[in-house]
Formats: sequence, structure tokens, C-alpha cells
Amino acid sequence: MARESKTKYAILGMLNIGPKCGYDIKKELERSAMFFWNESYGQIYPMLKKMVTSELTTIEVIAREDQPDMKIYTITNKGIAELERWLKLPADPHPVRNEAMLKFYFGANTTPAMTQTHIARMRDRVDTQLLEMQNQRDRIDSEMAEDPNALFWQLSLRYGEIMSEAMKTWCDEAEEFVDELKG
Amino acid sequence: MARESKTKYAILGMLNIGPKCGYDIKKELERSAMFFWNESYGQIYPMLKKMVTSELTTIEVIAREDQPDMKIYTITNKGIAELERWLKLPADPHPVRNEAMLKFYFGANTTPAMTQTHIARMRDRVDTQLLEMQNQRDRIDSEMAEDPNALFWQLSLRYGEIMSEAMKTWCDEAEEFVDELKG
DNA sequence: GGCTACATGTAACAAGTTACATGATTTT
DNA sequence: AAAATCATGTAACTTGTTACATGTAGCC
Repeated sequence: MARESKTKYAILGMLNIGPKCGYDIKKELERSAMFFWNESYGQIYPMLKKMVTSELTTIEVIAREDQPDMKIYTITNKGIAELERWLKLPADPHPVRNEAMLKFYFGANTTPAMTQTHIARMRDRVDTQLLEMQNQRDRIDSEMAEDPNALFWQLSLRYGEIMSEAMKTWCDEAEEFVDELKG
Repeated sequence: MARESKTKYAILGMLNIGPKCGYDIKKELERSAMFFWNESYGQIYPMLKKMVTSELTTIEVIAREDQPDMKIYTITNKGIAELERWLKLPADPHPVRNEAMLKFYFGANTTPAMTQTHIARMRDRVDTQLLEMQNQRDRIDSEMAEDPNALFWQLSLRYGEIMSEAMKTWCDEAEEFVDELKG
């Protein structure tokens, strides 16, 4: 992992939409980017601290009674410049590590039943994801009017849908193939 | 990364096909599993050492003149049992981190031209991948007869193809959408 | 009364990449 | 003559996950 962390850019991108606290950054990423990105608090909070030091964001502390201070971060001009610099760069190809496929592949050396189990599990997972996406779609449709970013949110949802459907297509093919193997 | 490393299982799966040296494990993974898995030597060599200690494999050292000893690893019964234990377990959902999509999403807050650049780059990458796959397909067709594992190799290639085509579909939709935005 | 959401964070740990080190052999 | 392939490995480094710690507020 000597590769540069992208956490900084994920945060900058979120703050470029509007000032937010760490908690909201994660919540928003989960809502709108869940099909292609994730961050944990263990990354976000320490990074936000660093980003204030390096002047990519400013911090406003809101004291609250009986609750931890809320910290609202706002992107600076320097932060915007850094975000734009990154946006212009070509993306790193993301490392692929799909454990389900690995199991499928090695299952080949055991039994056809094992292979069928793996395919069935993949299909189940994809079906669950598609249901989630249906829920998201409903939410988008109702929030569309208010949120100016909803159009991009929708395209990110389409990404999830298209990939899931593709995965189902693969499951169909793989299943057919295994059926032939069995008899 | 407190999650259990899957490197051990990737190696077990490869050795279950047949005895191999570390170099060949990587080479074979690159050939047949490149669309869903990757390992680096920095993971493979130390792990192989551990696996001998924990009796998942045996090692045979072949001395060679003027070249480093070649080490051939063979899976043990214990190793096979461990592989099968893992195969029965449901797969961890793989963490999604697609930098290209992240850039696309945040590009929304800059200019339509930036968004178009991101889409174009994704399409280029996918096209390159599809060409690579065409080469692989040719190789599979010629090696099919000899390699009994080629049928699964082919399905793993189909995975790559289906996913790439899906990505292209998404690019088409996204492009259309941005064209509308521009007017 | 219990669960979920809100809100902040840290520490321990493991995983994984990259650069380095070495050098023969084969292909272009 | 240069580049790629074969073949082994280690060390330094960073990234990222998970578990823990703390507590209120609101919902069912």
C-alpha cells in the first residue's frame, strides 16, 4: 500500500459539494457512492485533522451540551486546487480482488456441486443488491427535485445496476456450462 | 486490513492444480485469474515459507548452477482440507474502490468537459482490456485441447468480457446524459 | 426498554505495494 | 546489444480495518 491514499480526494470531493462534518462525509459516501467507494472513520477522522494542518480545509468547532463538539469542515481554495489537480490525472486502475470468483475458479478442482453453490451464492448476493438499488431509486425519484446533485447520484446508481445485471448474465452462462458438465 | 488475507487460499488453489514454484503461481494467476485476482511476490514468497511451517505444503529444493535454487511446492492433505474448508465458506463481499468512478462523480461539480474526459478515459481503458481479452481468447482456443482447466479459464475470461461490455454500456448512457446537460 | 442514529475519535494490528538486490538465459 | 523472462527473496513503508471508548437523542 505504498500507493497514495485516495481518502484525501474522496473527502475533498465531498467538501467541494458543501461544508460537512466527518460523520456526514461518511454518510453521504454511503448514500451516493456505495457502488464504487467506501471509507471508514478510522481513515476519515485522522485525515481531516491532517487536511486542516495542510490548509486544504478550515475547521469550525460547534460546541454542544452533553455531546461531542461538532466539527464542520470547509474546503479552501488550496483544497479546491488540489481536488482539481487530482481530477485531471488519469485514474489508477483499481486492484481486482473478487473472492467469490476466486472460489468459483478453484471450485473447478472439486465437485460440480461446489461450483453450483458458488454460482448460486453470487446470484443471491446480486439479487440482494438489486433490491437495495430499487429502494435507492425510489429515494432518488422523490428527492430529485431538491438535490442538484441527484442526476450524478442517479448515474452512479445506474453503474451499480448495470454491473449487477452483468453479473447475473455471467451467472446464467456459468450455470449452463456446469449443467452441461454434469450431464 | 485486519481482515484475514486471502493470499493463502489463492496459493492453495493454485497448488491444488499441481505442484509449482512461487514464480509459476504468480504467472498462472496472471494468465487465468487476472480479471478478478492479483498477488505480488512480496505476498507470495513469505506466505509460501509460512505454509511449509504450518504443513499446508511440502517443499522440494532443486539446486541449479549459477541460478537461485528452484523451490517446488506441493499441497499436503492438510492443505487440501484447508482449501476445502475455505471453499465452503461464503465469500467476503469485496471492498469497492473504483477511482475512475470517484473522479467521474466529483467531476460533476466542475465542468461538463471534465466529465466527458473521465468517461472517455474509462472507455479507452475498457477498450484496451477488451483487446487483451481477444488475445487471451485466441490463446485459449489453441490450448483448449491440452489443458483440462481451460474450460474454467474460459469462464473467467467471459467474466472479464461481460464486465467490460457492461462498463461500455454505462459509458454510453453517461455520455448521452452529459450531452443533454450541455444542451 | 431497546435499538438506531448522531457524533467524535484512537490504538493495535494486518495486509499489501514497491523498490531493491542478484544474476543467468532467451528472445528480438 | 538490449530487453524480456526466469527465479529467488527482503525491507521499508503506507494503507486500511476493527475493536474499543463515550454518551445523547429520538423512535418503535
